[in-house]
Amino acid sequence: MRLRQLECFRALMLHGTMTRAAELLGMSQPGISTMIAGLEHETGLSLFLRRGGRLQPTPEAKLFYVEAARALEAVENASRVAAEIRSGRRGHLAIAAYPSISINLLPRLLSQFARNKPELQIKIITRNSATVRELIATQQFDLAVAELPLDYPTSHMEVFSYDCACMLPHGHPLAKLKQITPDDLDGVPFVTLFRGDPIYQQLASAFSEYGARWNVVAETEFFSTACQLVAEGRGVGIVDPVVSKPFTEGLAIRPFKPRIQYQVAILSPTHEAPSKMAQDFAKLLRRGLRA
Amino acid sequence: MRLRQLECFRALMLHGTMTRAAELLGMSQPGISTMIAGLEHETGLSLFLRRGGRLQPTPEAKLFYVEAARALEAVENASRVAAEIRSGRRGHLAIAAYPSISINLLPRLLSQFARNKPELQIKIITRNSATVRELIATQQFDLAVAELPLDYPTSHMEVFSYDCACMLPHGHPLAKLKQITPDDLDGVPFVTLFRGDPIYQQLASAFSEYGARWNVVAETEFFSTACQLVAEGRGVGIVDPVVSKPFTEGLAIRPFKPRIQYQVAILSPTHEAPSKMAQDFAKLLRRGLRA
DNA sequence: TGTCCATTATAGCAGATTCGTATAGTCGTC
DNA sequence: GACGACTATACGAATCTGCTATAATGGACA
Repeated sequence: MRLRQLECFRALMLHGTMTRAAELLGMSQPGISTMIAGLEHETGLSLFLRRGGRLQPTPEAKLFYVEAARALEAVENASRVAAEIRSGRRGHLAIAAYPSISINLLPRLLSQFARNKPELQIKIITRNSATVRELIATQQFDLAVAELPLDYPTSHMEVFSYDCACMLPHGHPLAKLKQITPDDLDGVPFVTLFRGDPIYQQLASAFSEYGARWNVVAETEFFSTACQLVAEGRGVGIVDPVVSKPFTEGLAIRPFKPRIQYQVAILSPTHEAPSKMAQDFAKLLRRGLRA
Repeated sequence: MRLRQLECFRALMLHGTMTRAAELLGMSQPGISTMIAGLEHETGLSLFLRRGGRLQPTPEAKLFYVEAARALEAVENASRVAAEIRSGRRGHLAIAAYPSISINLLPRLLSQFARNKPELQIKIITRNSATVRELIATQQFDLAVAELPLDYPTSHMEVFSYDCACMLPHGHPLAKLKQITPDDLDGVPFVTLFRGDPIYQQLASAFSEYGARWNVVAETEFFSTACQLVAEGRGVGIVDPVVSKPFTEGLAIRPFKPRIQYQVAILSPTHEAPSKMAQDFAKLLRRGLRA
């Protein structure tokens, strides 16, 4: 059964005469005639009665028409979907990310990205960075965003490094300084990430190097929580200047010395070629992490 | 987009290598290769990455595969439906009939007919004979069964005539006779069809011709009701010997003279060619009305 | 490193399919 | 009986299909 036969059959059923069907399909009447003859021969159905040089569809033709039309639509749909995929209007995007990114950065970027993409399916999974790393290894995600260091590095990894800054409640005396060092924070109540976090370790070294007393009054899991506590005056803290930016509204932000490095990476599956969709979104994500 | 391309694509997605896909499709590997190249060119999609002389489906290929497989299935389904139509396993049968036929004859015949026809759709509409005649004129039914005479005859009409017989309650004195005439029924309580019915008119003439008194004690719409009343001893009556046979269990049936004719017709739409399904069922129906 | 093996890609050719033009056949209408 | 509208058939050119032969690629392994 050939597609052209079905097309001719549909046009003929819809327009009654071969002459007219031929016009609409942009072909000659004998062309339609032979197509229909072929279809009748191959299906073994008498689709039209020839009465007085005219065609009359048989009941069998009407039954078959339903399926023929459905089949043609399915093929035409496949064709349309191909065009959608090619132009990037259709696809899916499965992203695994750790909470700060997932809550703050992704919704904004994705809603921007999804404009003009009516058939885009988005999936976001939020896990801590270690789990994100495992998920990307299972190849079930197109992209992942995790904090460094990872237990073992992935081959497709794009790293973004930030120098953390000191955050202070608005009107805090130290806000007058242009740059803040551990000496300035000697004994000052301090909000930090948990003990296991690289940030914690870097801070501990920094204070000990400067011989200053690090007065930790709170440990939190995320920067966002730390920001909240600082805003409420529990102490000062340290924060990355890009990803956590939305949480630092109304806080004073000052450069911190020595450098406390915070690293984030975009991860891609290794064994799988990235989809065009994923590549396009990765560009946007890169910009978002750079800004 | 050609069907063969989609078939090759599906086989390749399912079996990983062109060599294997070619085997399963019964064609050569270069054949698959050119088909896939054509599909990629026409859709504008890179469906496979050529890495190390091997193929790896791209994410786009996976997206497109869903639609391609769906389209192929729809076409294959159309093909299968054509075979079902041809072999008479698929079709529909819309029948309009008057009550006696619809209740008694049709269910038996249809259940027999529907065996081995998994995709047969049956529609029965039960109306009085006048309405049946109108329905068939609207061309919405494949077959109809109505009593004669009709207001105006249809061109496609097959008539079955029956000589009505006298029915008597079991053990009725007249049951000893081989044949019954109006003389035998002079003054005997009689159950008949309604005054408007041709049977009524024929009976009235018969009694008047024989100079016998016709003692009508009940008028009914259907033979079945009349049979019921006779069985309960309300009187004797008259019945057609074929269509109403199932209602005369336990009654004595004797030939009646003069002839009271009861006529039934199978009607077909005039402007529409009958479907093979309708023709096949008409054969069965003919046998049922003749027996 | 070189050979073997499995795979895909390309070229060239024969046959099938498609589709146009030309033309004949059929039927209803005027 | 001519005309008009339609369908069917014949035939040829262009295209498509799918084969064989062969090249190219890269991994495995000695």
